[in-house]
Amino acid sequence: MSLKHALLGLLSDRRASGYDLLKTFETSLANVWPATQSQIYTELTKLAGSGLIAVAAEGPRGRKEYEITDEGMAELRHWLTEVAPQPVNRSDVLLRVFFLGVLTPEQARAYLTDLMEMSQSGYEQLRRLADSIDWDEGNLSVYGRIALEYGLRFNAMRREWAEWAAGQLS
Amino acid sequence: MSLKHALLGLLSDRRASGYDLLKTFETSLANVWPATQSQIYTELTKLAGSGLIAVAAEGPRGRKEYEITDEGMAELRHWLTEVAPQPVNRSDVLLRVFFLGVLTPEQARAYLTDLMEMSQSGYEQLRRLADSIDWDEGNLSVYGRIALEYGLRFNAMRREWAEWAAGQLS
DNA sequence: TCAATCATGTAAAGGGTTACATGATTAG
DNA sequence: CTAATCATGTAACCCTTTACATGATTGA
Repeated sequence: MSLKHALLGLLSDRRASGYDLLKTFETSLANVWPATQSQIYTELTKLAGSGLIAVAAEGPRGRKEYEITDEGMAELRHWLTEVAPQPVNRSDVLLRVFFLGVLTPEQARAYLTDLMEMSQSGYEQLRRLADSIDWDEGNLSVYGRIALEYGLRFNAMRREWAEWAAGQLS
Repeated sequence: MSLKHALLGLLSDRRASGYDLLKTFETSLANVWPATQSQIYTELTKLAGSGLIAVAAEGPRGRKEYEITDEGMAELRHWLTEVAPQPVNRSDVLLRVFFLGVLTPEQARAYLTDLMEMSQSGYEQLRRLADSIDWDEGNLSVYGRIALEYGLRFNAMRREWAEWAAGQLS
């Protein structure tokens, strides 16, 4: 149910077309809540149908700019304050760890060192992103920076864990 | 596609019925790859149909005990060594952070302190779990302990981050 | 003029959740 | 005998992915 709220959240900041929103999903939300073009357009139509957003303007090439309605803002606030976030997130990466015993120790160690590298480059990529953004004083900046810090800490934690885990296989 | 591999992975350790596997999903895999009863039975039927597992024995109450086939083991190893784990995991918890600006600072801080508590109790729960398990020398133990350590480090990281983030709102 | 980009929409298939449905066996 | 547990299966609905399909506008 969160694609709906991701769209409401983005539209609470500024009006945007499906195309604009798609670009945002490909960049800032890519690591948190990926969504495809197909999914976004379908969901926008549904949201407009239920009155949570509305077409504010039309532009060239059939462009439709959506804005959030009062009802939509109420739904967004309701989700943020009343609906418990689901505590569990599936992790493909971690699931595999349970079954590394079917591989040779060398293969298992290779999996963990690959994870180390993946985490390291994820960290560096976010670090570069952080440096390239000019953080103004807006709310989106404040919370965007907080989310980015999460990503940095997560990657650092995972790198250290993978390093430790590889060391355990001896 | 990973429910399939989770089932193959569990069956690579020992034979089990759908009911047995369901219990395992409710306990050890609950925080990594949750699955419902409905999903498990459906997937087992499909896996048996494609020859990756087979019915090894039948018991009372229609119980069917499955075992992994050679083909299934090959598929499991292929997944572990050749298929890249998907690097992105959707996070409901983090998505909300992007939109905390629509709330009052008090509400936003409340969200973050709730996260701190959630992470803290998650940490303690895993700590208790770690103490209650008798870690024998088997492979599943080795890698189960490594996965559990990940959970501990993840919760610790998230608690510290949420604490830091709450402090940023000033 | 032509390639890149902007812009939207739909269909099919797969995976996950919730709910319904049934019945056998065992322990007290 | 009766409640708890064991045990399986199916249907409907929702969300996600991949693919197909189309066309307008802009910049070089």
